[in-house]
Amino acid sequence: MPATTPETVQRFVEAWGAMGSLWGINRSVARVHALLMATEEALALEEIAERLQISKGNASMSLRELRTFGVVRQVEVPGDRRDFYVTEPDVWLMFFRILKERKRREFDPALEAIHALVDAPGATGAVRGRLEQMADLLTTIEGVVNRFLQDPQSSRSALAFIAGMPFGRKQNGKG
Amino acid sequence: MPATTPETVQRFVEAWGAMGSLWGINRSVARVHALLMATEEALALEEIAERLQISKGNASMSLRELRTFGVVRQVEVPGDRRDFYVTEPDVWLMFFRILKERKRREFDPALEAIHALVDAPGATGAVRGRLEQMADLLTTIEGVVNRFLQDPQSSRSALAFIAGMPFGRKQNGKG
DNA sequence: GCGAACGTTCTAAATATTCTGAACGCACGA
DNA sequence: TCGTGCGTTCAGAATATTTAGAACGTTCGC
Repeated sequence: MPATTPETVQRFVEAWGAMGSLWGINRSVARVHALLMATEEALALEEIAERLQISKGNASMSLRELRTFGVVRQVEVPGDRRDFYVTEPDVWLMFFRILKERKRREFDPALEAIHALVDAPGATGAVRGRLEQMADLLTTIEGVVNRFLQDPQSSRSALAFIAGMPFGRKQNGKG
Repeated sequence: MPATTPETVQRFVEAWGAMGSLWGINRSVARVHALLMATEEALALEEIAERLQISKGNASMSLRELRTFGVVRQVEVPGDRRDFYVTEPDVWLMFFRILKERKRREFDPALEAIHALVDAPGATGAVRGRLEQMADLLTTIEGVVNRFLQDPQSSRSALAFIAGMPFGRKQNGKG
């Protein structure tokens, strides 16, 4: 039995699954991850599939993707032939891994194309200005992300600092 | 005639269109936006559709979405009944608007759900710790984004600072 | 070696998203 | 008032993504 109430877990699983699209992972994968996050003990593939009402095949593929991201780990349970899964304890790690992968697949090619474009002759006037500004923005973002990926600890502090600066800090409307 | 070569524009349009999925806008919308970004003068709907090889209907809907985001503006051309479109000059603005919209639609509900979950009794031990850590991460991100949305100028500087910090700054592999 | 338990892979079905193109309404000039 | 040019909307076609479930290979206990 999980340390949290099934109802609570359920709610979290759905919320996380819904947010998955924000960072580009599919609903099943996000839900499997959420379930493991919210569960104290290791879970077997079949139990995951049952609890989430998804097929074993889907669960298997989702777990593989999560392992690829390095956010889920297989553990052995003595005397049990089945594979059990747990989430890695560091939530930040998960976030970084996924971020890194998306950056590599989607962001980097675009940044490169834009750089090439700005470098190439042809763009002039206002257009050139806009393009340069955009390349500049993307480069800054790339820098922050790289920094984040290489030194999560200090970058996290830096971000927390920005987040907490007095100016413009808006309290969340909830509650 | 555009100030840039058609070839150059074309290349940019495709790169931008491909990256669209990263921030969750569809390919057509991103391509229309890119075309306007890369074009000096205002364009009529039909020309946009022709140049991008998409239907007028699609172009119309894409332009509407871009206007909703506030990144594209309609302009009048005296003596011409058609609507012409130009991009807003501030690239950052565009970025913020889209960011804001996605945050509102996808992030905020999830953050709220997780907060509610951590507040609720039920989560204990390691699970509770993980959940708190996650809520903490999301709250930090929310803070940075809010800050960004409210004061682009200073936030941009702060990010540029983080990006440029000597540690771990990796040169782009291109070239 | 045989059969059962288990995980993985793959095909095809289900679903979601995006796009086209026809229908429509509006505004304008004749 | 009619006809033309224009933009928008929407139903359904095209496409992409996600999922189920059957088929298969492996391991282990007997």
